[in-house]
Amino acid sequence: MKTTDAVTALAALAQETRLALFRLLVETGPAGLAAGEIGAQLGIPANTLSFHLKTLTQAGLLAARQEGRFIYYAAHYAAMDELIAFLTRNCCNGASVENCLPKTAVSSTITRRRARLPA
Amino acid sequence: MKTTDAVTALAALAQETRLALFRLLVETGPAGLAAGEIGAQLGIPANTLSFHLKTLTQAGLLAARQEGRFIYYAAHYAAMDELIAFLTRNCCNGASVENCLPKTAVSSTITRRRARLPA
DNA sequence: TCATTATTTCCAGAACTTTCGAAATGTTAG
DNA sequence: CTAACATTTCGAAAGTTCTGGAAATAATGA
Repeated sequence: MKTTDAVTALAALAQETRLALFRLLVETGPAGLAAGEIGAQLGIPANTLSFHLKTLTQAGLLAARQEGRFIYYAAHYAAMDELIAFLTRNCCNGASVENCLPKTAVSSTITRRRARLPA
Repeated sequence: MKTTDAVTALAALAQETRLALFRLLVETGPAGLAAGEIGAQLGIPANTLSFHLKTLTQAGLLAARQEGRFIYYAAHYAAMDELIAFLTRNCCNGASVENCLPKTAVSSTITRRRARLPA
């Protein structure tokens, strides 16, 4: 992942509506939701929603697929994965990684592997 | 972590200079670097650097400590951890978390637990 | 105290982002 | 074909962010 891709992805997530949107789709899973359903769940006007969906899709964080009249959007998990890897790469210079960086991508769902952090 | 905190943290990271800054400090470890050293390594004018350090610090991603005339900045690992947890929370509705979400926070440094992703 | 170095604050202009109304496009059913 | 629905594009106004010059603050050593 290049720096500019990471900046684009982070910028896409750095907006309240889009973050809510993305997290909804992360929870929903690979099947995704139709644009209209998303708008209904989050109470966003269609044109505004479309703008935000486009932003997230162009950033590589969502995948869109058409099904009849509906367009389903789903989280692109691999992209989220890469972004997290990018942020945490070479943590603490590779030294003592075991107690430096979080086993965290999943720390909220898998609690048994909770992290020990410096600072 | 509240949504607005996550948005603030993501916005802080969504800028090329600040992302480079943050990643440098993530690599450096808990000892951190003096502002001037950071500026020298990345080639950023002092006032601009100060602006970006403030943004990251206010977002909770950096911790500052004074030592003589120098101010050392270090990554706040716990905050990064929380942010990642926030993004990935309830992935795929809790179902089959094991093959859904990445064990990725550390995927670049700890390769043995590589993820199996949907999509 | 004074000079020096380290860092931050203030300011203003340029560039970018978000929002929403209105219009356009695309898909299906009758 | 036409109506109805789903979604996107366009355009303009309001707000926010980034940058760098100049000045301010802060700590140290001579």
